[in-house]
Order: sequence, then structure tokens, then C-alpha cells
Amino acid sequence: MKYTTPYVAPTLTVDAVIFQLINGVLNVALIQRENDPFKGKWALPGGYSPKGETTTEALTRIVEYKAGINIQTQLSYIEQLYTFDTVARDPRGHAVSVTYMGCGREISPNEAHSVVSFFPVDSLPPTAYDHAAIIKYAHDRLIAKLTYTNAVYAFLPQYFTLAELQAAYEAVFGHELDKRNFRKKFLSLGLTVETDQMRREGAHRPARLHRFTSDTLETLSRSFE
Amino acid sequence: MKYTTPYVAPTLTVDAVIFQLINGVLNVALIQRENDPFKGKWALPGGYSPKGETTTEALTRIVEYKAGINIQTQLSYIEQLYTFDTVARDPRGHAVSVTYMGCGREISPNEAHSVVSFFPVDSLPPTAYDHAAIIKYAHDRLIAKLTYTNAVYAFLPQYFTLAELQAAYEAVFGHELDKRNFRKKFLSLGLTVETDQMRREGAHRPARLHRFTSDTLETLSRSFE
DNA sequence: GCAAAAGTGTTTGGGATACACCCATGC
DNA sequence: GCATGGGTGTATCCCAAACACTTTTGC
Repeated sequence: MKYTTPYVAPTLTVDAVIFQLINGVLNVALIQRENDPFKGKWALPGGYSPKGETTTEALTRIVEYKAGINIQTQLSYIEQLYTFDTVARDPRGHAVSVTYMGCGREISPNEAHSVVSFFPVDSLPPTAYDHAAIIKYAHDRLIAKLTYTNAVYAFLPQYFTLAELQAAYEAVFGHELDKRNFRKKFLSLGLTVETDQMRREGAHRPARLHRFTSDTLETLSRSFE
Repeated sequence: MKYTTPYVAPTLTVDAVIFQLINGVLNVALIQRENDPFKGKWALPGGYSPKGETTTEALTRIVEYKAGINIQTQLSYIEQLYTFDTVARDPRGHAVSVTYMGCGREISPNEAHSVVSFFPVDSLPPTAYDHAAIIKYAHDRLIAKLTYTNAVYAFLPQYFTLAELQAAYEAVFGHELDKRNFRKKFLSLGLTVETDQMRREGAHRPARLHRFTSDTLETLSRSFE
């Protein structure tokens, strides 16, 4: 079939699924829509990706503007997720969305042009478009990433306790892990080293602090879970 | 930053990396470009993805037209791969490409509007655009898919010998596997059953034929390699 | 001394790996 | 009978899983 009409591209958009842990619970950043369609519902931060800009550049600009989150400085990890392309996903017309997943810690949005809030992935408010499905997809991918890479580092501070490390895994996986087996296995991977610092807090034995030896993504020699 | 000019979308394209085994070697389908840019070079089958059509629909139409391959009927497996979006990847202007990876067996292209040929992934001809990088990305993903899913089925006929099965893995992985360990492990996964048919060919013991119990993608209980 | 979290070892079972010979057939 | 690929078993090692008590601190 040859085109008999001039080529018209669909609208290209970008959307970000931004995760962080809050009080040991996996949360995702959403903004509240101020206009139709889906006025009042919560949506992933995102917007139009124009000609002449990569989707990453557009995403960085848009997420900073709408959500007050700087993808380069406030996220420790970001990757492209999937491109959602069904014709009906935007009631205004065909919009293809290139989605990204990012992780960080202590993300505090700056001044932004939308109402921004983090919600636990297990109790999302009513969401716009197909964004609930996108969040589900991102969560599944995140679980996979934590099982075969060192991506947990994105959720943790430079110095952390093994209890914090385990809690990060448990928050993402959604189930508990055995403390002894977890420590034995994780330490044997050789991704972290003990420091000589301890953290004292509360009426109990102080915890030794550890740090990662690499802050870039690496594939584990033996996968998790 | 607010837009001061009307939104213009980049061109949206689709490209397919289509794999099959030929004489025990992993091959990829390429078409020869008849026009500039990259006239004479080999490229992935692909083209413009217009408004109102999903990228899968566009891909199906374009690959049938240009390469004579029907994605629905001639491929046993297809999945979205990645979206390549750098501004300079097409010299004619910014084109964002949603790429797919597909696998099949005995793919014989129908009448097509381009010269189509399969090339071993390890000895590609000069390729257009960033297509060599896309093929590399697809091959890496394919290796991963074979290690943690039953995706090999896409390369094999309904009834196959264990030697053929092992050869398919070896062609994708690019290295040899131990015959006894391979059989022990694969059979223990329970994805296949013996049939009571044998295949006699050549001056040697006949081989028992097996078949898969499922022809949809499943995650393995224990991953490969 | 007691509450609270940190830290630590052993046993067991299953799967990964390494490795070499016999079997059924066609000619 | 011989060449060719099909088919099979065992020993070892490492890792995953299951499981409970001692240590250090603040109050």
C-alpha cells in the first residue's frame, strides 16, 4: 500500500515513572492534572517531545518544569522503559509515548508548575490515560533490574546499613527476605565494602555502615531472589 | 520553558530486526537501499509510522511491502525492542525509530519492493543509519530472552530433535554447550515432551522427535547458561 | 534489667559442571 | 565393519534455603 496522502506523524510524548523509597515504601511521583482530559486525576510527569530534541532531553526539560525534579542531578538511575502507541490512549488524538523509569532518594521537588506528590505504588490515586498500566510495567521492570543488577544503589545514600539495603530490596520486591541469607549472599557478591563508621540511633546496638564500590550499573554474577 | 512556536513532532519510523537460523547460523533480514541516503547499503526493513496506526500495524504493513515478510504469519515471536531517538541518526532530519525484534523459521520472502537478503549476524554487509547498533542491541536481547524464557521455540519446527534444539541455542549464544548437561537441564524444565516419532536420516542412529507443550512465551523456573 | 535492633553459622538438598563411552543405523 | 551422529550416568562443588540465639546499646 502506497501513501496517497502526505505523511503525518503522530504526536510524540514522553513520560517518566520516578521511584523513591519513603519510610520503607516504594513511591512514585505523580502530578495532578489541571485541565481536561482527565482534569483532577493524577498523571505521570510528561509532555510533548518535539522535533530536534531527543526524548531524554525533552523529558529532562518537562519533568523539571512540571514536577520540579531534575533528572540529571536528583535521580541516580534512569532508563528507557517502553513505547506505548495505541491510537486511543489519548482522547485528544493519537499520541505515542516514550516512557522512562528513574530512581532516586530524598527527592524533594523544587518549585513546579503542577501539584506534585509521591504515592505508594500499592495505593495509587485515580490516574489518567494508561498511566496505571505504565507504572505496573515500570515496577515489574524495576523488580527485574534489582534481581540481576546492582541497581539498588539508586535508592540508597552513600553510606548505608545492611538493614537499609535489605529493606530497599523488600520494598521493591514486596516480600520479606531472610536476614542471614541476604547478608551472606549480598556480601559474597563483592559489590560493597565495610567502612569503619558506625551509626548509633536508638536503644540498640549500633550498625556498621557500608558503601558501594561502583556507582554505575553492573550485572550481578549470580542473580537475586 | 514554554513553547513559543507551535509543536512539531519528529518523524516516527519503525524498523524490524528479523532473525532466523540458516544452516545453523543466526541470520538477520536486510533490504538494499535503492535511494539516498545510504544508497546501495543494506538496512533493516522499516519505514514511516503515521498518525492513526500503531507502530505494530505500520511495521506489519511496511515489512510485508518492502521485504515480502508477513509478521503475523511468518514470525513465531515478536517484541518491541527500544526506541532510538538521536537527532542525527537520519541525515534527512530528526526521525525517532521504534524498533522490534522478531524470530521465525524457514522465512521465504514473498514478492517484495526491495532486494531482500538474510546475512549472518557475525558478517554483516555495510549497513545504513545506526542499524548495525540496532542489530547488536537485538542480538543481545535475544541472548537474554533465550536464557530466561522458552523463546527458542520460535526458531524450531513443531517436531524437532534435541540436537536441533541445542544447535539453536549454540547459534544464538555463539558458543558450544555440553550435550549431556544441556539435555539433562532442558528436559528437567518440563517445557517439552517426547513424541513417539523418530527421524531417520543418514548413516546413524535415528533421533527421537520432541515438541513444546506451550507455544507462548513463558519465563523459565531456572535460567540458562 | 529490659527492650530493640544488629549481628552471626550450620545443615541440607538440588542444581551446575566436568567428563567418556555405548547404540543404532546406512553403506 | 566402519563411519556417523544419537543417546546416556556419575562424582564433585557450590549455592539456596531453612532456621535461633547472642551482642550492644539507651533508658
